[in-house]
Amino acid sequence: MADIRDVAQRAGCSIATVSRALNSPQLVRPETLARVQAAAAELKFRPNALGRQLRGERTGLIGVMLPTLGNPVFADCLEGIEAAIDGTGRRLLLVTTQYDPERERNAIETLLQQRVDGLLLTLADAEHSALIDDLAAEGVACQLVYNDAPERPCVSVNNRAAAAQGVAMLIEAGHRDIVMVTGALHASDRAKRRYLGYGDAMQAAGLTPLPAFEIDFNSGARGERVREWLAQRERDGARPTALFCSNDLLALGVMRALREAGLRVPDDMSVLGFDGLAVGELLSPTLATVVQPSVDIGRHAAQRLLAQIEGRDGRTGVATTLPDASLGQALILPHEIRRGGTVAAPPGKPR
Amino acid sequence: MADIRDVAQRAGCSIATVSRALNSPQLVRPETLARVQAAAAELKFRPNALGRQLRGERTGLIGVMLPTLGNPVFADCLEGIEAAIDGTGRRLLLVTTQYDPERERNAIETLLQQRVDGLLLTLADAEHSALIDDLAAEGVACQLVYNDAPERPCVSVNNRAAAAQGVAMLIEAGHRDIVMVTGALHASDRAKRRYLGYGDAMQAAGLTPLPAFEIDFNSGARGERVREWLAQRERDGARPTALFCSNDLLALGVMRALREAGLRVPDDMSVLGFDGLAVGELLSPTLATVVQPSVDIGRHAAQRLLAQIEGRDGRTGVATTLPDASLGQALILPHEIRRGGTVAAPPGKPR
DNA sequence: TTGAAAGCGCTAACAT
DNA sequence: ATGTTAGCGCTTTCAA
Repeated sequence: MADIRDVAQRAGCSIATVSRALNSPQLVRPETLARVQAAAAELKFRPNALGRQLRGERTGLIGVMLPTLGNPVFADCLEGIEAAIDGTGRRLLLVTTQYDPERERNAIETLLQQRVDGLLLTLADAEHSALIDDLAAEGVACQLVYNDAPERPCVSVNNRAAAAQGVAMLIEAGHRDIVMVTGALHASDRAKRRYLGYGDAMQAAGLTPLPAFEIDFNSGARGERVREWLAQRERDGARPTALFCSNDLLALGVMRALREAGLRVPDDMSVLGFDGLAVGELLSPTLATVVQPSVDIGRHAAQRLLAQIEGRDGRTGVATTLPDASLGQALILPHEIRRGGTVAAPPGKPR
Repeated sequence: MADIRDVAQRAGCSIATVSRALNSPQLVRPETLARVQAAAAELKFRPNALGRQLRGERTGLIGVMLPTLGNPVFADCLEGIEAAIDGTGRRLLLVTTQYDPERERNAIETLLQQRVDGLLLTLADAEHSALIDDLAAEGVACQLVYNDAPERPCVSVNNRAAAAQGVAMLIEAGHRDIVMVTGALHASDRAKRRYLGYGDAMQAAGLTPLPAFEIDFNSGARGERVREWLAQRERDGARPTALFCSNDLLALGVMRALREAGLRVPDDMSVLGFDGLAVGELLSPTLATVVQPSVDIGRHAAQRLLAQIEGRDGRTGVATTLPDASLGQALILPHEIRRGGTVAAPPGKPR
């Protein structure tokens, strides 16, 4: 593989001139420039980014860490990130963590060793994580994505208010026995906030919030769990009339389990999701859900990160222009309630 | 940020010893090792991967180029890739191209400049692309993903046979008027092969293949297009009874358009997809589709790439162990037909 | 406008 | 077991 020296020799100039020709063509005489370009082309010269990055003060690399791409909500977000960095000459280093805190630590460390200019992270639980404080202390440019941590640099929706609004819609449809279904509650700051929002809405309507029904997210036998739970509730004579699922993927799985258990949605049971996956609109009945603007969340997070990076010295990480204080705080994007066919009046109480 | 020299000084040894302590601990006296580790910890030393990569013969970076993550089929594949490299200490550099051939060129060049050890690519059209030959000529380790190019290093299903089998199922259900719906046919080698398979199945049954109905993939107004087309067909008295969609995402969009046009699936029209997206099983009716093992495609492609990389000298790219010839050829994974509620007997001809 | 030279942080001979 | 040293390929003063 030809290096800059080979090009210099062939063009009859020094390596400094080649470097200039490539990076600041206006600094070099047109004639020389042409010779360098010709030489580079003939030798199929491909600049080694590692050399440049080692020498320079920035790598142009952005580290992205997400729990999984199996949930389209994260894939969508990543599309937004891609869109935001498109044309900036930056590249993405991607890692997924499967919601595993240890993998989170390792992944971040790896990304930092590669000298990424900044980090875009979705943590399983940003509240119980010292990671972010460490990063801030080290002066690493970083934005949280989806995590809903008011005092931190993050981009999200107001999960609590959004959930409350969704549940209020269920109540308005006539439901009083509403249960929230979620993955492990302790493992996700978003799920926790959504549960708080559920509680808010129930109490505002004078109803008693019920314990959440937690399902292991990684278990293959989710359908089985749901059916057991339903049977149990049935025996207790306490079957709810509506389920609020902490995310759309879960809602889809739950709906399938309901179907397998012989329950119809929405006739026997209403279902509300959270996320706003595009696929929800293609179902029939369409999935009622709390929509978060996933692509925009990704896009904004990336834009904020870029602003953060560009507002500081690349080598030292020290702010060079006065930092936009808002970049260190949460950016809350608007959510939306999508009404859908999976929510109707409870059985026996048509409105 | 502390560098290896700082650690050496603090540990009272040379930088070479520090390097050894980090990379080959067994070469260094336990006592020294401890001193180095202590020094590294105290200084919060974070090895600079760029230095190592510049010096070494491999970067541990894998370049991944996919058309989009908006289609879960690629997100799934990426999960498989992640799974395969997990634990190998390698990282992914990810780029999406939106099926744009120019972006494909640029992306590959960028990845190569970063000195990735190998490339995992899904090209819009691998047949009309000289890129792969160029890469092969340069000795770049590379595997195509999903592209179905018999003579090339790729991992895919037999798109033609798979499509034929799917269409045969439609025919078996009693359909004779079957149209294939697809994105721009010329832009995708997969769509082309699936169309060939469609033709095979039609002819095998003594039916005349019809021209494909091509819809612009990037258009927001797909539903509109579908309705227009249906109306036109209606006027001509040539409305098909079944649609074979070249991928599941398209099938979902088409089904929505059908619903909006007042047609019921499968009563008025049967629909068959291709991909086997998990979400298809959650719909009701469930989506009948030709399933490709997306995660496995990603996983196998990554494994083959790693084998390719490890079987050659990192610096020169020259084979050092005798290269497994099969890595240069297509690996065809088995597909599967998933029967689903979207396919039934044509109207008026119940079986 | 161009060149010489000093590194960026690390690894791997080679020497001790 | 450890140290010395020569780069990996590039950018960027500083001088000419």
